[in-house]
Amino acid sequence: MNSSILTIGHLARQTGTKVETIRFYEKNGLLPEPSRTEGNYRAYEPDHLNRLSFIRRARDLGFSLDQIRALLALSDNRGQSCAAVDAIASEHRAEVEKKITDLMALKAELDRMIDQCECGVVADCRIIETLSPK
Amino acid sequence: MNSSILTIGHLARQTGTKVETIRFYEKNGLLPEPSRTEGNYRAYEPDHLNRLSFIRRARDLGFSLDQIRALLALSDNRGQSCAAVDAIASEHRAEVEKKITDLMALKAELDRMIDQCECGVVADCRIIETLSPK
DNA sequence: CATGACCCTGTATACGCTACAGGGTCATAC
DNA sequence: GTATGACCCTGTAGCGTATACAGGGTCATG
Repeated sequence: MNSSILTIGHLARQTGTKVETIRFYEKNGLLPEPSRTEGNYRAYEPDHLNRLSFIRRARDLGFSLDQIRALLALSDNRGQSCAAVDAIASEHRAEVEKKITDLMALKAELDRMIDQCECGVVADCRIIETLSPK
Repeated sequence: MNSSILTIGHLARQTGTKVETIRFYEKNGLLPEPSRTEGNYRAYEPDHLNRLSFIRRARDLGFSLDQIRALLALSDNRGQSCAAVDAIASEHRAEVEKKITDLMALKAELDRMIDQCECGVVADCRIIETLSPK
């Protein structure tokens, strides 16, 4: 096999992605289908590697696959206004902020519940009591 | 039909749960199978309602179904030490704390990225640039 | 030519539901 | 008595983001 082609394993190692995940991205339209070798192996080009890196970075930042699809489409149209990119990123940031707020409220409730526990028997357990209907 | 029996719809309305979700809890061993009417309707007892309320409260607090199964088992053994309950709740709190920490780090990164955007064209977009491999 | 690393497709699993198809039951109105 | 509509039943498929595995083919190396 030509040693200069990029196999799926190469892409996986270079981006820290599982092979199955790369195939999953292809099936879901995030990564274009590469050409195939005679033995039916996927043969990637450097562009595929760049695109996959982009996807992984965006995933690390918590963007959804839908958002990433949109970001990729935008980054392919380099003359367009970047307002749409900003909108996606800001929308995502707002989601993250909401999650933080919600989780902090949740943690406060858990703190209250757990701090009451005097660790006797279950019958007297404040945690169970808090969960039980009055 | 006997007007005093609790149908699945009653449980649903009284706990703010969808009917399908109640059946899902039953299939997944959180809610015991109730007896049936002649017409094969589920006929619940007040205990079922209490148990479902417990489940919903715990879900609202973010406990997983596995954790809730364990909490229910513990609350059925009222003489046991409540340390196990405390362990589950503390484990969950630690997970929530970790999520908050992770999301705050994420938000900081998003802030940095978005603040750089000068909203020109995509070719100059700092957001796309941040995501792209160098 | 045998071994083992790698690749292929297709399907099942995880979480916690939600939705739907295709049917049965029940209370109420006429 | 029957028509309507609200409610119930089972079983299956779908969401998002992968991960795992079965059962097989390909490739480089000894």
